[in-house]
Amino acid sequence: MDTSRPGRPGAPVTIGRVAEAAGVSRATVSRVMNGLASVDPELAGRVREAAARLGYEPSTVARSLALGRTGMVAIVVPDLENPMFQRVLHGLTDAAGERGHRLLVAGSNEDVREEVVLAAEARRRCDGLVLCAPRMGTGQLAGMAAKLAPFVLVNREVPGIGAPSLLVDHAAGIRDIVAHLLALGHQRLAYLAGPPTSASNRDRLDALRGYPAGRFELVELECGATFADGHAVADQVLRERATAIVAYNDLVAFGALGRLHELGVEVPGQVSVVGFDDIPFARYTTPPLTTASVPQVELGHQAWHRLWALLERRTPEPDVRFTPRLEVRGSTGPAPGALRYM
Amino acid sequence: MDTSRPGRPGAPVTIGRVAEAAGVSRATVSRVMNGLASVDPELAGRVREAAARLGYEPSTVARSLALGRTGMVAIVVPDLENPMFQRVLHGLTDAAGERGHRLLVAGSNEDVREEVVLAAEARRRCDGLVLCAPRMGTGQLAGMAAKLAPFVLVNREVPGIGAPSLLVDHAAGIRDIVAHLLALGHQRLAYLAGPPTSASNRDRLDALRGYPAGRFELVELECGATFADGHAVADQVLRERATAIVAYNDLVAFGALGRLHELGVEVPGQVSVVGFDDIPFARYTTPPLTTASVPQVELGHQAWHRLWALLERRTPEPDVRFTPRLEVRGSTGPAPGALRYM
DNA sequence: TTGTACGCGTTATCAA
DNA sequence: TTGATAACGCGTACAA
Repeated sequence: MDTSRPGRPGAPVTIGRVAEAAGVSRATVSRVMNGLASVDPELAGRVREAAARLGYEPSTVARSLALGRTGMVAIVVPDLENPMFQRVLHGLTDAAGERGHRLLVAGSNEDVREEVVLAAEARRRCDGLVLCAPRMGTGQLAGMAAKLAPFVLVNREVPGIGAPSLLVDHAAGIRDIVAHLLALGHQRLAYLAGPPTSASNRDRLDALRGYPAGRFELVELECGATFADGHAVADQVLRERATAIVAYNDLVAFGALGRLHELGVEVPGQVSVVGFDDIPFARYTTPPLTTASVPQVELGHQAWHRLWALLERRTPEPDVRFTPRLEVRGSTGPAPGALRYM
Repeated sequence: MDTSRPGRPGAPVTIGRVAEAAGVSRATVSRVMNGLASVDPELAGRVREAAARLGYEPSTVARSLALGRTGMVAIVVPDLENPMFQRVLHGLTDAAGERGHRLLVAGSNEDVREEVVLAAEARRRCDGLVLCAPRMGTGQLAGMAAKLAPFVLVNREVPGIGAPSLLVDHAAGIRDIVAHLLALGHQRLAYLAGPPTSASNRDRLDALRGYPAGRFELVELECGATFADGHAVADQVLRERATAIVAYNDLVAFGALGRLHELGVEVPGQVSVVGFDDIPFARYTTPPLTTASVPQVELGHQAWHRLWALLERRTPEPDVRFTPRLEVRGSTGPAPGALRYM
């Protein structure tokens, strides 16, 4: 049988052509290229020379098929344009890249059905999955768990499905924010709610509602997760006469900030604004945004770490929960006409 | 020979198991799954039933090997955290997704060597490549062209290598910006230069230098492409007594804006600031940023369109060149103490 | 240490 | 229309 598979001059250079050129078997070429088994130095030299001369590069696809792994991981996010996810992505690519893994990225555009499809398909193309703030229901996620494994969850927790979670203690972040605002004398807080499908939105809302009655008045306003959403809802805040805005995330806070500026409302003179996440822009707005800082790049690093552990040892590591750090900047100040309590 | 490859219960569901279950050959299953050749309706039904019951999903890797294409394209960018690239990425994923293609993304962190490696490796994993503002030299790019093809260039032009370019007319953008500033009476402009390896930075710089002598004084300051770079260089601008800042991009402009605010310098009262790109944040800063608007999402769409044409017909389409649109917002105003000329 | 031969899961060719 | 069989390119027991 023809074991060397020579091929015509123009044909792609395969392992067979290298073997032929070096006068060895394909198995030997494979061994040399992967540096695994011991090979006679002289043969190895010939192989390397031939490979270099021919410009041979092993087919990743063929390797994937033979090895049963692709060297790729996928990340699925609801919104590709959210800087929060971009930083997580950045941390993830860097960490995975060090282990020779590449990244497949998919954005679901906040569409649950698309998310489900993307996650399943991405998983089949990759060795593992990072599901970033998945919007699908818990049941659906649990139902797909077997098909998706191994995978890790960011900003989402579903016990018992064998997927480690990378969490942010939203409640703690909200508590710090509220404490800060109460200390400044604010009595009436407007929460600009994120997407209803967002687990972190529920966390934050629950934390706000969980406060002992009478500490402050809470105005809940449906909003969203983008600039435009925050921009659109700012007028409502004014109508509600809230003196402070707690935004679902920094993007929403920026939108509100921009609208308030258009209306000539002073921040923080008349209204204070707080965001969540601390995306890079937050410190450069005018005024700089007070926000709960989430270690986004670190989240990406840890996501890879957890996924890697799963890929290697198949034994899930425990969840991690990051506590956001309140970054007090210029967008918060004393409530108008209020006594400061501390 | 065993043509059905039954496999044990726990084993992955392959085409062979479906064939076995449906009592047909693997070839028939393949035909049914791909809906290509005509198959007896009854057999097709049996196959579909078996596939559904077993939860069969064709291996993308095996298909890739057999088909010679992966259904993936890669995008390589210098800076994953630049919203400009994120929007291009967004446009690209959406457009490619409609054709059933997924995206591999790689960020070179502004490192040329890494960029070269990433591009080559990404290409071998995918059917095509989008090189976004590649930092590598023209010679190097031309040298790799054969290995990288098919690919398209964004924000970069290298004639004769068979790669279509998606360009932005930076010179036109700069001309509009300068005309705007001159009309406002500015005489001394500071250009905050981007990375030296950036082609678009050279374009912008050339356009500035190309102005007839005497129209204005140009102060060139080395800067970079990020917030931090712009933030750090703002003091220098003041020392140079420029009345207007032309930033390499919006990010740099934001950084400068932030620093000026910290210093109590009024924008645009004392200094005007102009960006480039018009990333989503630009309209929400305080003051909103005057900038040259680049259709980023459209750039991503067109990148896919060009790449797709290459993948299908192998005949490169002509380059496209987008003309930025000057968005005059609040960050520019009359030069201090100057007469307005129009 | 080296080579043979088979498996990875799919599609494509060609007879039947 | 269907099925056997050969690719696709590589890794790897197993034998030599």
